[in-house]
Amino acid sequence: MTEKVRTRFAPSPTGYLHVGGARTALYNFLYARRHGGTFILRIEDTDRERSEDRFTQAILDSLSWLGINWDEGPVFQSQRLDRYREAAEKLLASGEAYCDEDPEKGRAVKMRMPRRIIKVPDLVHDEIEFDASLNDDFVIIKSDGFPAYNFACVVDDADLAITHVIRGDEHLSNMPRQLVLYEALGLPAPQFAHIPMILGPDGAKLSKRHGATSVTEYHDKGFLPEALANFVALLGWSPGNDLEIMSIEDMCGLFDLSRARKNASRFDNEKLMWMNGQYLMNLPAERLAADIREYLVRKNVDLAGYDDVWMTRLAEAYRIRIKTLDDLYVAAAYVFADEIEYDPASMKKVLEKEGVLDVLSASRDILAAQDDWASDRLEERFRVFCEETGRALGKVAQPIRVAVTGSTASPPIFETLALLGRDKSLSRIDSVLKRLPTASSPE
RNA sequence: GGCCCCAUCGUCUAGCCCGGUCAGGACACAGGAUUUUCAUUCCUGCAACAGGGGUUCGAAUCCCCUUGGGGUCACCA
Repeated sequence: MTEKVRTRFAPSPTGYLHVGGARTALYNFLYARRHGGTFILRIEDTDRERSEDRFTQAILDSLSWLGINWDEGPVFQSQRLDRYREAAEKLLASGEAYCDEDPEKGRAVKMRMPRRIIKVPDLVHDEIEFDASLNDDFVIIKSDGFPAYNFACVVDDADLAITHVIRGDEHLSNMPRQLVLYEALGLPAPQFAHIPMILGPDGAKLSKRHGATSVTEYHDKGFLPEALANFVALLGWSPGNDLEIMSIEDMCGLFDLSRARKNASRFDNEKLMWMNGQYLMNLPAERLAADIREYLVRKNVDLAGYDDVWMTRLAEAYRIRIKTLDDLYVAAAYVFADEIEYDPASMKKVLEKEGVLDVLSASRDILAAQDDWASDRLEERFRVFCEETGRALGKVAQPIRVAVTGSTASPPIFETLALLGRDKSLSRIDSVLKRLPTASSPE
């Protein structure tokens, strides 16, 4: 018979959700979805010292943000103490576990490790052999009455009827202990799939010194959840063809543990950036506009006076030019600023040039005379101006661009002017005009 | 160090299980085209089977060894 698939993600609330944890959660989620199963969230809060409610909340938030939704739970281990005690009693009674008195730590319950070879079946590694006699007896109930990891994990996975445990390679060495517990408790063991770890760009275990490692940080830096989920999913798995951009829904239909790789992969920020850019380019305009608004508000940008229509235009103007929402925050800062900063190099390259004063003041007059500030009206007018004066559009656009944005790069100039609005555009050109004669006066 | 895992371009990977295509795609990088700037887009290029033994007519693919990388050795999970 084929039992109904049940998977779980079991983080401990001692920190934020790590990108590696996010991938583990995602794989468990995808595997359950793919097989019409159930995905369960369990919080392993048995370390009373380090567990914090705010981390539990942060992990829940990160999972939700990524679109990884759980069907059951969260189940808290701290609320199942009776169950662990009961299971421990059973092992104590059978003699497979015993009480261990430590003068300093107090009384704990330890499990006896048998002296034999233990074969560990694994969906990605096939079968691995461990010599259990190399392991010491291990604690199952700590002296504070809380269960130790391996014990709580086994009892819970059995109670929750988990069928597939998908977790990182770092847990491989726990397998002998866990298998011994399943056997002693008379519980059926689930199937295991140990997936390779995610390393930093330098091949060392991904850690804080590599920069951002938590989902929260990527959120803060303006990455989209779709892109991050898509990216981490591809670290250790691929659908087999050349498909790379996939929504979670797509992956739900494609994910397959038999296609999981065995070797560790490195976290390549460059590719994540590219992928985020791809999502930014293809997001529905309204959704992107909403995301941008949310991001800018989070950055304390005053958005009073900017409606959704305007925000959507901003989104359209910038989506192909940015890799993250933060890029937009930086690139479009001039829009919201009262006083803009002029990049010295841009000033020198464009404004402090022979004849620019004439072009700019002529442009200023044209703009001042324009009532219709729509970008294509502005463009029509300037095309005529260029035609009449025999100038290339670029020669006219660049001085204006630097004058109103402070730099040489921006969306198409007329769209930029339209976004900026008549007042800001004109006053910025005026102020540049005022300081220009001194700057470019003939020596 | 003991035990365990792993090994294709710089990176993510397809191909491996069921040996036989110029070892394919993507990121990055380098050229070029388009373009009012930036970017996008489109071409082109660069670049890998860790090494050594086997097995075989034939090995990236199967086996062994070496080397290299990683994980783990807690009353942390």
